[in-house]
Amino acid sequence: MDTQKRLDYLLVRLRERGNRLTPQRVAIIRTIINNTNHPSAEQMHSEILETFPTTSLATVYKTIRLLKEIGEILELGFGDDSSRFDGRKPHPHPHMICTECGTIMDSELDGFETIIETMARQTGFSVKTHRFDIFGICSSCKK
Amino acid sequence: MDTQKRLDYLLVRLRERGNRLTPQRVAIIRTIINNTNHPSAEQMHSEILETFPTTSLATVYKTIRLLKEIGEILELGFGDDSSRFDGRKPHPHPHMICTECGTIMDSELDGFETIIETMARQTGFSVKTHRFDIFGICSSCKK
DNA sequence: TTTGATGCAAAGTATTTGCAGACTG
DNA sequence: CAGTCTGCAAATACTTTGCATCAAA
Repeated sequence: MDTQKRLDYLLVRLRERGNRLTPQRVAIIRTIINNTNHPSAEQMHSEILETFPTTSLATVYKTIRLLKEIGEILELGFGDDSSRFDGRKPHPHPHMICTECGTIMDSELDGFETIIETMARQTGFSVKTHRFDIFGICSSCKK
Repeated sequence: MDTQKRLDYLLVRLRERGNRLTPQRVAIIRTIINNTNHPSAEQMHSEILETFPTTSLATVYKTIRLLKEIGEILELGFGDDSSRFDGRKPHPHPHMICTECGTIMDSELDGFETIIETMARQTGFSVKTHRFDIFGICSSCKK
Protein backbone atom coordinates (compact mmCIF):
# COMPACT_ATOMS: atom_id res chain seq x y z
CA MET A 1 0.00 0.00 0.00
CA ASP A 2 1.18 3.48 -0.85
CA THR A 3 0.76 5.27 2.44
CA GLN A 4 1.98 8.59 1.10
CA LYS A 5 -0.66 8.51 -1.59
CA ARG A 6 -3.35 7.69 0.93
CA LEU A 7 -2.21 10.49 3.21
CA ASP A 8 -2.36 13.00 0.36
CA TYR A 9 -5.76 11.70 -0.66
CA LEU A 10 -7.13 12.13 2.86
CA LEU A 11 -5.70 15.61 3.30
CA VAL A 12 -7.19 16.75 0.03
CA ARG A 13 -10.51 15.18 0.87
CA LEU A 14 -10.63 16.90 4.25
CA ARG A 15 -9.63 20.27 2.81
CA GLU A 16 -12.32 19.99 0.17
CA ARG A 17 -14.89 19.32 2.89
CA GLY A 18 -13.84 22.51 4.61
CA ASN A 19 -11.99 20.79 7.44
CA ARG A 20 -8.86 22.50 8.65
CA LEU A 21 -5.51 20.80 8.43
CA THR A 22 -4.05 21.53 11.82
CA PRO A 23 -0.66 20.06 12.69
CA GLN A 24 -2.31 17.79 15.27
CA ARG A 25 -4.80 16.50 12.79
CA VAL A 26 -2.14 15.80 10.20
CA ALA A 27 0.02 14.02 12.77
CA ILE A 28 -2.89 11.89 13.93
CA ILE A 29 -3.86 10.92 10.41
CA ARG A 30 -0.29 10.11 9.53
CA THR A 31 -0.07 7.79 12.53
CA ILE A 32 -3.35 6.09 11.74
CA ILE A 33 -2.27 5.39 8.20
CA ASN A 34 1.22 4.22 8.98
CA ASN A 35 0.36 1.91 11.86
CA THR A 36 -0.39 -1.59 10.61
CA ASN A 37 -1.19 -3.01 14.04
CA HIS A 38 -4.81 -1.94 14.35
CA PRO A 39 -3.96 0.43 17.22
CA SER A 40 -6.26 1.59 19.98
CA ALA A 41 -6.93 5.28 20.57
CA GLU A 42 -4.49 5.27 23.48
CA GLN A 43 -1.81 3.60 21.40
CA MET A 44 -2.23 6.16 18.64
CA HIS A 45 -2.02 8.93 21.18
CA SER A 46 1.24 7.62 22.68
CA GLU A 47 2.70 7.23 19.23
CA ILE A 48 1.70 10.74 18.21
CA LEU A 49 3.18 12.28 21.34
CA GLU A 50 6.62 11.18 20.23
CA THR A 51 6.56 13.40 17.19
CA PHE A 52 3.96 15.97 18.21
CA PRO A 53 3.96 16.33 21.99
CA THR A 54 1.08 18.78 22.29
CA THR A 55 -1.76 16.56 21.22
CA SER A 56 -4.55 15.60 23.57
CA LEU A 57 -6.37 12.30 23.72
CA ALA A 58 -9.65 14.15 23.18
CA THR A 59 -8.40 15.46 19.88
CA VAL A 60 -7.37 11.98 18.85
CA TYR A 61 -10.90 10.79 19.54
CA LYS A 62 -12.37 13.74 17.67
CA THR A 63 -10.23 13.02 14.64
CA ILE A 64 -11.13 9.34 14.73
CA ARG A 65 -14.77 10.31 14.77
CA LEU A 66 -14.29 12.64 11.83
CA LEU A 67 -12.64 9.89 9.82
CA LYS A 68 -15.36 7.45 10.80
CA GLU A 69 -18.03 9.85 9.61
CA ILE A 70 -16.51 10.07 6.17
CA GLY A 71 -15.85 6.33 6.05
CA GLU A 72 -12.07 6.51 6.06
CA ILE A 73 -11.40 4.49 9.16
CA LEU A 74 -12.80 1.18 10.34
CA GLU A 75 -13.57 0.81 14.03
CA LEU A 76 -13.28 -2.59 15.62
CA GLY A 77 -15.02 -2.23 18.94
CA PHE A 78 -14.87 -5.06 21.41
CA GLY A 79 -17.11 -5.71 24.34
CA ASP A 80 -14.52 -4.77 26.91
CA ASP A 81 -14.48 -1.12 25.85
CA SER A 82 -11.38 -1.49 23.77
CA SER A 83 -11.72 -0.20 20.25
CA ARG A 84 -9.04 -0.82 17.71
CA PHE A 85 -8.86 0.90 14.35
CA ASP A 86 -7.95 0.19 10.77
CA GLY A 87 -7.20 3.32 8.80
CA ARG A 88 -5.40 1.57 6.00
CA LYS A 89 -8.25 -0.52 4.69
CA PRO A 90 -11.44 1.18 5.80
CA HIS A 91 -13.78 -1.12 3.91
CA PRO A 92 -15.16 -4.01 6.00
CA HIS A 93 -13.10 -7.17 5.86
CA PRO A 94 -12.61 -10.22 8.07
CA HIS A 95 -10.18 -10.06 10.96
CA MET A 96 -8.48 -12.85 12.85
CA ILE A 97 -7.85 -11.89 16.45
CA CYS A 98 -5.40 -13.77 18.65
CA THR A 99 -6.81 -13.95 22.14
CA GLU A 100 -3.35 -14.74 23.47
CA CYS A 101 -1.25 -11.84 22.20
CA GLY A 102 -3.97 -9.48 21.01
CA THR A 103 -2.72 -9.30 17.46
CA ILE A 104 -5.33 -8.49 14.85
CA MET A 105 -4.65 -9.82 11.38
CA ASP A 106 -6.38 -8.84 8.18
CA SER A 107 -7.87 -11.67 6.24
CA GLU A 108 -9.12 -11.39 2.73
CA LEU A 109 -11.62 -14.04 1.89
CA ASP A 110 -12.57 -14.86 -1.68
CA GLY A 111 -16.27 -15.07 -2.31
CA PHE A 112 -17.15 -13.47 0.97
CA GLU A 113 -19.06 -10.58 -0.52
CA THR A 114 -20.94 -13.02 -2.70
CA ILE A 115 -22.13 -14.98 0.29
CA ILE A 116 -23.45 -11.86 1.91
CA GLU A 117 -25.24 -10.76 -1.24
CA THR A 118 -26.87 -14.15 -1.60
CA MET A 119 -28.09 -14.06 1.95
CA ALA A 120 -29.42 -10.56 1.44
CA ARG A 121 -31.33 -11.48 -1.70
CA GLN A 122 -32.95 -14.44 0.01
CA THR A 123 -34.20 -12.44 2.97
CA GLY A 124 -34.98 -9.06 1.43
CA PHE A 125 -32.40 -7.39 3.62
CA SER A 126 -30.42 -4.43 2.24
CA VAL A 127 -26.85 -4.85 3.37
CA LYS A 128 -25.02 -1.66 4.27
CA THR A 129 -21.98 -2.99 6.03
CA HIS A 130 -20.78 -6.00 7.96
CA ARG A 131 -18.34 -7.18 10.55
CA PHE A 132 -16.61 -10.54 10.70
CA ASP A 133 -14.20 -11.43 13.48
CA ILE A 134 -12.55 -14.76 14.05
CA PHE A 135 -11.08 -15.38 17.51
CA GLY A 136 -8.43 -17.96 18.29
CA ILE A 137 -4.72 -18.56 18.71
CA CYS A 138 -2.29 -17.36 16.07
CA SER A 139 0.47 -19.58 14.74
CA SER A 140 3.16 -17.72 16.72
CA CYS A 141 1.39 -18.21 20.04
CA LYS A 142 0.77 -21.89 19.35
CA LYS A 143 4.48 -22.61 19.51
CA MET B 1 -37.25 -24.81 20.02
CA ASP B 2 -38.41 -26.48 23.19
CA THR B 3 -37.88 -23.75 25.73
CA GLN B 4 -39.11 -25.81 28.65
CA LYS B 5 -36.56 -28.48 27.86
CA ARG B 6 -33.79 -25.92 27.63
CA LEU B 7 -34.84 -24.37 30.91
CA ASP B 8 -34.74 -27.74 32.65
CA TYR B 9 -31.40 -28.51 31.07
CA LEU B 10 -29.91 -25.25 32.33
CA LEU B 11 -31.28 -25.62 35.83
CA VAL B 12 -29.89 -29.13 36.08
CA ARG B 13 -26.56 -28.02 34.71
CA LEU B 14 -26.30 -25.18 37.21
CA ARG B 15 -27.32 -27.36 40.12
CA GLU B 16 -24.72 -29.93 39.16
CA ARG B 17 -22.08 -27.21 39.13
CA GLY B 18 -23.03 -26.31 42.67
CA ASN B 19 -24.79 -23.07 41.74
CA ARG B 20 -27.85 -22.22 43.77
CA LEU B 21 -31.21 -21.88 42.14
CA THR B 22 -32.53 -18.73 43.70
CA PRO B 23 -35.91 -17.42 42.54
CA GLN B 24 -34.20 -14.44 40.94
CA ARG B 25 -31.82 -16.62 39.03
CA VAL B 26 -34.56 -18.87 37.77
CA ALA B 27 -36.66 -15.89 36.72
CA ILE B 28 -33.74 -14.35 34.87
CA ILE B 29 -32.90 -17.54 33.06
CA ARG B 30 -36.53 -18.07 32.14
CA THR B 31 -36.68 -14.61 30.61
CA ILE B 32 -33.45 -15.06 28.72
CA ILE B 33 -34.63 -18.29 27.21
CA ASN B 34 -38.13 -17.15 26.33
CA ASN B 35 -37.20 -13.83 24.75
CA THR B 36 -36.53 -14.21 21.05
CA ASN B 37 -35.64 -10.56 20.47
CA HIS B 38 -32.00 -10.63 21.52
CA PRO B 39 -32.72 -8.39 24.52
CA SER B 40 -30.34 -6.06 26.28
CA ALA B 41 -29.59 -6.43 29.99
CA GLU B 42 -31.92 -3.53 30.73
CA GLN B 43 -34.71 -5.04 28.67
CA MET B 44 -34.34 -8.34 30.47
CA HIS B 45 -34.42 -6.56 33.77
CA SER B 46 -37.63 -4.69 32.95
CA GLU B 47 -39.23 -7.88 31.75
CA ILE B 48 -38.21 -9.77 34.87
CA LEU B 49 -39.57 -7.06 37.16
CA GLU B 50 -43.07 -7.75 35.88
CA THR B 51 -43.09 -11.24 37.30
CA PHE B 52 -40.43 -10.97 39.99
CA PRO B 53 -40.28 -7.39 41.26
CA THR B 54 -37.35 -7.76 43.65
CA THR B 55 -34.56 -8.37 41.18
CA SER B 56 -31.70 -5.94 40.76
CA LEU B 57 -29.92 -5.06 37.58
CA ALA B 58 -26.64 -6.13 39.16
CA THR B 59 -27.99 -9.62 39.66
CA VAL B 60 -29.11 -9.73 36.07
CA TYR B 61 -25.57 -8.89 35.00
CA LYS B 62 -24.13 -11.46 37.38
CA THR B 63 -26.38 -14.15 35.99
CA ILE B 64 -25.53 -13.19 32.44
CA ARG B 65 -21.88 -13.52 33.29
CA LEU B 66 -22.43 -16.91 34.86
CA LEU B 67 -24.18 -18.12 31.72
CA LYS B 68 -21.46 -16.66 29.55
CA GLU B 69 -18.79 -18.46 31.53
CA ILE B 70 -20.44 -21.81 30.93
CA GLY B 71 -21.13 -20.99 27.29
CA GLU B 72 -24.91 -20.93 27.55
CA ILE B 73 -25.51 -17.40 26.35
CA LEU B 74 -24.11 -15.48 23.41
CA GLU B 75 -23.23 -11.85 23.93
CA LEU B 76 -23.51 -9.46 21.03
CA GLY B 77 -21.65 -6.38 22.17
CA PHE B 78 -21.75 -3.29 20.02
CA GLY B 79 -19.35 -0.40 20.06
CA ASP B 80 -21.83 1.99 21.58
CA ASP B 81 -21.91 0.09 24.87
CA SER B 82 -25.08 -1.77 24.06
CA SER B 83 -24.89 -5.49 24.47
CA ARG B 84 -27.66 -7.75 23.32
CA PHE B 85 -27.93 -11.40 24.19
CA ASP B 86 -28.96 -14.68 22.65
CA GLY B 87 -29.72 -17.33 25.23
CA ARG B 88 -31.63 -19.57 22.88
CA LYS B 89 -28.84 -20.41 20.47
CA PRO B 90 -25.59 -19.83 22.35
CA HIS B 91 -23.31 -21.13 19.61
CA PRO B 92 -21.89 -18.44 17.31
CA HIS B 93 -23.98 -17.76 14.23
CA PRO B 94 -24.45 -14.86 11.83
CA HIS B 95 -26.85 -12.06 12.71
CA MET B 96 -28.54 -9.51 10.50
CA ILE B 97 -29.08 -6.23 12.33
CA CYS B 98 -31.51 -3.61 11.10
CA THR B 99 -30.03 -0.20 11.76
CA GLU B 100 -33.48 1.34 11.36
CA CYS B 101 -35.57 -0.58 13.92
CA GLY B 102 -32.83 -2.34 15.86
CA THR B 103 -34.15 -5.81 15.19
CA ILE B 104 -31.58 -8.58 15.29
CA MET B 105 -32.35 -11.60 13.18
CA ASP B 106 -30.68 -14.97 13.31
CA SER B 107 -29.26 -16.19 10.07
CA GLU B 108 -28.07 -19.69 9.48
CA LEU B 109 -25.62 -19.90 6.64
CA ASP B 110 -24.73 -23.14 4.97
CA GLY B 111 -21.05 -23.78 4.55
CA PHE B 112 -20.10 -21.00 6.89
CA GLU B 113 -18.16 -23.18 9.30
CA THR B 114 -16.36 -24.72 6.36
CA ILE B 115 -15.16 -21.35 5.16
CA ILE B 116 -13.76 -20.55 8.57
CA GLU B 117 -12.02 -23.90 8.83
CA THR B 118 -10.44 -23.45 5.42
CA MET B 119 -9.17 -20.04 6.35
CA ALA B 120 -7.80 -21.41 9.60
CA ARG B 121 -5.96 -24.23 7.90
CA GLN B 122 -4.35 -21.87 5.40
CA THR B 123 -3.01 -19.53 8.05
CA GLY B 124 -2.19 -21.86 10.93
CA PHE B 125 -4.71 -20.10 13.14
CA SER B 126 -6.66 -22.15 15.71
CA VAL B 127 -10.22 -20.90 15.64
CA LYS B 128 -11.98 -20.79 18.99
CA THR B 129 -15.02 -18.72 18.19
CA HIS B 130 -16.23 -16.09 15.76
CA ARG B 131 -18.65 -13.27 15.26
CA PHE B 132 -20.41 -12.29 12.09
CA ASP B 133 -22.79 -9.34 11.95
CA ILE B 134 -24.48 -7.93 8.88
CA PHE B 135 -25.88 -4.43 9.16
CA GLY B 136 -28.55 -2.99 6.90
CA ILE B 137 -32.26 -2.35 6.47
CA CYS B 138 -34.73 -5.17 7.04
CA SER B 139 -37.55 -5.88 4.62
CA SER B 140 -40.17 -4.36 6.95
CA CYS B 141 -38.33 -1.06 7.25
CA LYS B 142 -37.79 -0.84 3.51
CA LYS B 143 -41.51 -0.45 2.89
C1' DT C 1 -11.11 38.21 10.46
C1' DT C 2 -13.89 34.39 10.79
C1' DT C 3 -14.96 30.15 12.26
C1' DG C 4 -13.54 25.60 13.03
C1' DA C 5 -10.11 23.08 16.14
C1' DT C 6 -7.69 22.26 20.42
C1' DG C 7 -7.17 20.89 25.27
C1' DC C 8 -8.61 20.59 29.71
C1' DA C 9 -11.55 18.73 32.93
C1' DA C 10 -15.95 17.19 33.91
C1' DA C 11 -19.75 14.37 32.40
C1' DG C 12 -21.63 10.19 30.51
C1' DT C 13 -22.78 5.31 30.43
C1' DA C 14 -22.93 0.15 30.38
C1' DT C 15 -20.97 -2.94 33.31
C1' DT C 16 -18.40 -4.56 37.46
C1' DT C 17 -17.30 -4.85 42.24
C1' DG C 18 -17.27 -4.75 47.52
C1' DC C 19 -19.67 -5.90 51.22
C1' DA C 20 -23.34 -6.70 54.70
C1' DG C 21 -27.25 -9.22 55.12
C1' DA C 22 -30.43 -12.96 53.19
C1' DC C 23 -31.38 -17.49 51.83
C1' DT C 24 -30.43 -22.15 49.40
C1' DG C 25 -29.18 -26.74 49.97
C1' DC D 1 -25.42 -23.69 59.38
C1' DA D 2 -21.96 -23.06 55.75
C1' DG D 3 -21.24 -20.67 52.00
C1' DT D 4 -23.25 -18.76 47.93
C1' DC D 5 -26.33 -15.09 46.21
C1' DT D 6 -28.60 -10.65 46.40
C1' DG D 7 -28.95 -5.70 46.24
C1' DC D 8 -27.25 -1.39 47.05
C1' DA D 9 -24.10 2.04 45.92
C1' DA D 10 -19.67 3.23 44.60
C1' DA D 11 -16.12 2.31 41.31
C1' DT D 12 -14.44 1.49 36.53
C1' DA D 13 -12.82 2.73 32.10
C1' DC D 14 -13.40 4.28 27.49
C1' DT D 15 -15.34 7.89 25.12
C1' DT D 16 -17.81 12.27 24.64
C1' DT D 17 -18.79 17.02 25.65
C1' DG D 18 -18.71 22.08 27.12
C1' DC D 19 -16.26 25.90 26.80
C1' DA D 20 -12.58 29.26 26.74
C1' DT D 21 -8.69 29.87 23.90
C1' DC D 22 -6.09 29.36 19.69
C1' DA D 23 -4.99 29.38 14.91
C1' DA D 24 -5.94 27.94 9.77
C1' DA D 25 -7.47 29.94 5.71
